[in-house]
Amino acid sequence: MKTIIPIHEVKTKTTPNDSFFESYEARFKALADRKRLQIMYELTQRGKTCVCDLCDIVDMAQSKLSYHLKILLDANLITREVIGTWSYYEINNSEVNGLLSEELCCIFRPTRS
Amino acid sequence: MKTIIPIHEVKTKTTPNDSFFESYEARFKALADRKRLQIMYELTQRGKTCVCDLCDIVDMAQSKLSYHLKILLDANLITREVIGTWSYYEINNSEVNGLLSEELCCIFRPTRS
DNA sequence: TTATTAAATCAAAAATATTTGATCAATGAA
DNA sequence: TTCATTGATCAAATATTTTTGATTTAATAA
Repeated sequence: MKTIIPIHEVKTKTTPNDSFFESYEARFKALADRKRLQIMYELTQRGKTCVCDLCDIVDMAQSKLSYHLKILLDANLITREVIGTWSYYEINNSEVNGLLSEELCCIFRPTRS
Repeated sequence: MKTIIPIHEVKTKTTPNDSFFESYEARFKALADRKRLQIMYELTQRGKTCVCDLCDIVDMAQSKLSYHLKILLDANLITREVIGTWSYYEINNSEVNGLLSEELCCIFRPTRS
């Protein structure tokens, strides 16, 4: 699986090359799904949340939720913390704020900290 | 006693429904392609540009470019002006600024006007 | 008129992404 | 130990997107 370069390191000094656009493509692809946007929304509202709770909240089969969480995680839009058998996911504030407008604040991105 | 939610708070106090997420899905889908991001970048840099010029600039076959422009147009991220047989495309400033962060200014979104 | 150019659209093929159900690995409890 | 629970991963089936080359439409020039 491809590693996503953190958003603040990706900024261009010269004409962007293909890997520059590729890097943003990965982030926007992760956002380009209504189910993943709903996950982003719930994590924005609730803060750090356990997968088992999220399963009920977004009404999704476990393997399907896991698939979508992985896409958001690989895009660096959320982070994961494992405690015992539980996994907790949380919005990656700096990444999301660096990508989305202030108008989207409280919907998909948290308030600026 | 029922509490009336002030209109400017309705957006965040009400749980978004599927069509809300669907609407953002469409925008992010349009951005979720490196070729379309390159088109956005070039339009941001150059301003209103003719399809025939864009074809050379992004080095893309005409029908392919037309396909990608339609996706951006349908997502309301760019606008079109037809003059004779030429089509000129331009960034839709307000839409893009309402969606993307200020950090992306000058890359995919124009400076705030 | 005919020829040329710009650009949208179409249909088929190819490439990607998503869903589904099953399985697996790890943790903790009985 | 055995059992139950959490959640990641796998492979196959579906579904969706993208690419390609051909065709079409419209405008203009010869």
